[in-house]
Amino acid sequence: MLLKAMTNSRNTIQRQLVLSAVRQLQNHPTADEVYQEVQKNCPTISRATVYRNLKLLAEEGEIRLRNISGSPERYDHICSNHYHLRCEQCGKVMDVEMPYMASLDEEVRKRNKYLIKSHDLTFVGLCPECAKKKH
Amino acid sequence: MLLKAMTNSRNTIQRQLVLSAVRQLQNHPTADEVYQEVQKNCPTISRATVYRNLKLLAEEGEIRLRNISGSPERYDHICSNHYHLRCEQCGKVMDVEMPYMASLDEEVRKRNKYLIKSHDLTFVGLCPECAKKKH
DNA sequence: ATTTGTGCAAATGCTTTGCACGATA
DNA sequence: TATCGTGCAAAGCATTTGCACAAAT
Repeated sequence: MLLKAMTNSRNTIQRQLVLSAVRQLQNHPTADEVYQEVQKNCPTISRATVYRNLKLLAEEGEIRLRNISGSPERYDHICSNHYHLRCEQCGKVMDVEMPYMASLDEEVRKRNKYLIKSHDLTFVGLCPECAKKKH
Repeated sequence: MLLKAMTNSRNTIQRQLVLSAVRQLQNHPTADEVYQEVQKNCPTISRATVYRNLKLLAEEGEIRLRNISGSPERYDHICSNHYHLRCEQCGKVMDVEMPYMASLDEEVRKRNKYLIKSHDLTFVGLCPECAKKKH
């Protein structure tokens, strides 16, 4: 059985633009936010290309797909395990400075027959701006 | 300013059927799974009615909307804070027997200016069945 | 009788896909 | 030149909404 090549993907302008947009935006952008950003430099790019490249770059480990509960898919320029904070009003997502609790995965592994891979932890609340508006 | 009535909703057959479907299914059903179940007893019900009643029942506190990361919205007949386990292959969702860590919310409150309400924690892995198939 | 809920169909938001053409290796 | 990627438009899910009719209070 042959080893699959690490990457047989091509280095297109669109792919480079998508990658730098995610790195530049930093804000856990959604696919559409990436599209809006890339469009500034490349007005002819299509959404499909952005979606395809985001997925591909995530599979290659260049960026990371985040499943933030209650939000459309987001892409993170930081690939390590960490937690997030979502404003339930405006949808903004921030990083939480709290170490990843690998012990939780261990604990669940002991009690369940599932092969636990990791966990997603999202804090939900109101950001200062939205909290102010609500009052 | 007058107090809004606690409930001014009507007791329709459809609403009762939606509620009992969620209680009966137990499996954190999606809106569509609830629809399929209710349809057995009431073939004329529409998806829109199921969606509307699920949302309404969740607002009234009869059931709870769960934002399980990586899954469409699900409804839980258990309303208390607890954690979930999702199989990344088949999408099945289970409860995790682990006490809710309210202290995490406290910790994040200290460090951020967000008004933290709660957190969603979802473990991701493979269920025994899917793990077997993969090998 | 009034108000709220239902069913239908259309619309929306997010994401994927088929296909012919264009770019990359 | 062979293959892979792009752009476009259409399709696919999940969910919401407008509207006329029906049911509940």
